[in-house]
Amino acid sequence: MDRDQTEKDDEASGRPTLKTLAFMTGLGVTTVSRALKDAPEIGAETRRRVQLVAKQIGYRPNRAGVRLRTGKTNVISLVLNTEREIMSFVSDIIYGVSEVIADTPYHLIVTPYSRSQDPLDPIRYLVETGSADGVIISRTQPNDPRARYMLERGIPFATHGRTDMGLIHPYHDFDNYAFATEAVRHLAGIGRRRLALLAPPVELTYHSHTLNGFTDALSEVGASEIPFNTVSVDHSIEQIRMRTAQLMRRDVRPDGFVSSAAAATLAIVAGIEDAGLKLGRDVDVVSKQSSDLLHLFRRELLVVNENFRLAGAELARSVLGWIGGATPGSLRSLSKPTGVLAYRPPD
Amino acid sequence: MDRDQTEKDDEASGRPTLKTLAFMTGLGVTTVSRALKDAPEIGAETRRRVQLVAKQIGYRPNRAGVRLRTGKTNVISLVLNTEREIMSFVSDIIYGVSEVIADTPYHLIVTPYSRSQDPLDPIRYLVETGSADGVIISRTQPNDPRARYMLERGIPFATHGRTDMGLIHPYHDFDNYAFATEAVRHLAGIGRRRLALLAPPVELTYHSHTLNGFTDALSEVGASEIPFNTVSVDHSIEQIRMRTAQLMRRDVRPDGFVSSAAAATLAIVAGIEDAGLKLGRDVDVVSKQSSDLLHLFRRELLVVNENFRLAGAELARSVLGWIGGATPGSLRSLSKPTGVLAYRPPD
DNA sequence: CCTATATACTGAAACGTTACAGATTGTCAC
DNA sequence: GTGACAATCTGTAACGTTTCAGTATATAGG
Repeated sequence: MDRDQTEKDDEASGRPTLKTLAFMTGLGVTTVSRALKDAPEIGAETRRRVQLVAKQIGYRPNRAGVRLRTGKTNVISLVLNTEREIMSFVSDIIYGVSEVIADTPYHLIVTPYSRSQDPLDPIRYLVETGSADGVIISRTQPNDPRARYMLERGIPFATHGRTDMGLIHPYHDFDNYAFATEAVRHLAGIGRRRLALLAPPVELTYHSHTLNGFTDALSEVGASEIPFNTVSVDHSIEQIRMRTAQLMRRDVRPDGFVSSAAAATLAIVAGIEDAGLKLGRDVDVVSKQSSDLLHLFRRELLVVNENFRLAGAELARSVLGWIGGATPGSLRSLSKPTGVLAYRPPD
Repeated sequence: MDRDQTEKDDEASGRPTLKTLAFMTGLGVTTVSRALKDAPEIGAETRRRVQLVAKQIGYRPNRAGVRLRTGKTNVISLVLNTEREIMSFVSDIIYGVSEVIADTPYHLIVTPYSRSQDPLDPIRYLVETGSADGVIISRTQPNDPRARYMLERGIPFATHGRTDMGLIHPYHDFDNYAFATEAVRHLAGIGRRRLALLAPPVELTYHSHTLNGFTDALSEVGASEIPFNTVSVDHSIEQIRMRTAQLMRRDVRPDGFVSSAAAATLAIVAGIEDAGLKLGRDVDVVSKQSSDLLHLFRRELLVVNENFRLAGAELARSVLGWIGGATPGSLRSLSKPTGVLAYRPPD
């Protein structure tokens, strides 16, 4: 009776469970469970036997069962702003994260939030509902309530970009200070003296990194700044284009630009040309880019590469590291810009 | 005694459960469960009372509990090729999907697969492990094993792009036939007679849609085709650029291009210019784009817009519709190109 | 007054997993 | 031969939910 019933139970459900394995091996469910996770109190042979059978029939632990029992979700959440995120950032960072979690049990869920919402909302949701074991956030601010909140709750996370609150947490950042200084030095090297910076939005930490690098290098090389802070890389293409054109029609206009984003650079160049000036002759532009396309746009553009896929991979590694018990302080990384491309004079 | 214990249980765990609600309302767990889902056999007042309390204390059903009991995951999976997917496609489609599932209990998980893998692998994984209630796939083929597989298993899905297997399933597609015909007509309208097509990869369904539109319109307007099928939009920028330059140096060279992707268009233009020819004078290019950037690249470019965010939203709606019991046949949509932008003659 | 029926509610069981607290052996010291 | 102990293994309960099979009460029909 008993056996018949058990058999039927196992046959009926398509997917093997611990019970199936227990039946097949003649062991108890508990033993099977522990054998699969290499618990020491299970005999070596039993362990091998269970693992063999499990592999043979393609056993995979039921995520809901594990999650209900242990609270472990095996989920990493990537939190994204649906309006302001850089396009290539989204795909590259996702692929970077994917690459790292590919041979782990982790799934990647994307948690979006929009302009209208408090950026803390999605984080609160994730933490309150226990929807993820780890979180990755971008658009990091010097005093970031999201980081503070997660630190308080003890949920592992990593930020793309640094904070400046005296709190330690994993991050990955691109060295925007180095980017800006190299950009300025390069422009000075080809004779540019009046430089404008299209900066990141003020509220984000890398705004000041970029700005500091820019102004430090400016005084180092003895060049001057033409203020261009009515727009940031967050503004629309049209806005940036218009403002650039306005700026370039002024008496004292820049002869060099440093741009923190590739799409914005397209707008800057358009604005320059709207004003009847020529890139490479009247003005030079150094831009960050994440895909290798800007040099097709105008060969005179000077580019510095930022690798978002790498960022995604690093962020994922950090979060997994923290979940795995590593100390947050050891999970910080900074990636250096790969140098300004050599200037090619116009034909 | 009993009460003390119950109270303690509820106090201890931070998050309210049905048990918490049951205790607070003085009802049974079953009643609470049913009251929350508006079951008819619960008294109207009780129902309101339970729902009020639930809202007040911020009750949210435990996903693992629901999933374990019912098998419902409340997850939609977006399956992406980590090498070949168009960059803007990834971010836009994610945002489109997000937009639709925002006020549902659904989460979006991204399931990646790489070049080396069988595209069926991630699908098998999802289905076998029951990881999602619905799936969205892209890079759809005329005879698509993934669609067939999911249809057999009865798991709701939607494809970006159509299949051609005589099987009915939800899809969203851009009308690439219309795109190609309009592109050709426009080029013919401005006097171009020898046209080349940079097509999608042959294995994907929209290759033939595009090609058919191209050739049909070609004979309609009496223009001729210059074969350009050694490359597709899947090839690298460098490859496309090189092939284009080769083509443009030949005696019989195209005076018009139709390009199925924006990034590829950059390469085509670069190739044209490598050959010493000028866009708008020697040759015109019509291109699809998904973000509004190509006109900044070269103002002579003729562009047609494909809205991936809309595609994401439509795909999500389709999958949710299918899950909700709608008939697959009713969940198909085709989006028309928004017209070729007016040609602006060079200054 | 009793029975049938509808209404409103409830406890127990189950989904698959892990943790806790044993239970069953065999080995060894004395 | 007995007790102690280690080595292996096992049953039960619990995580939060829904479903099944009820139970209790009120209402109506006869």
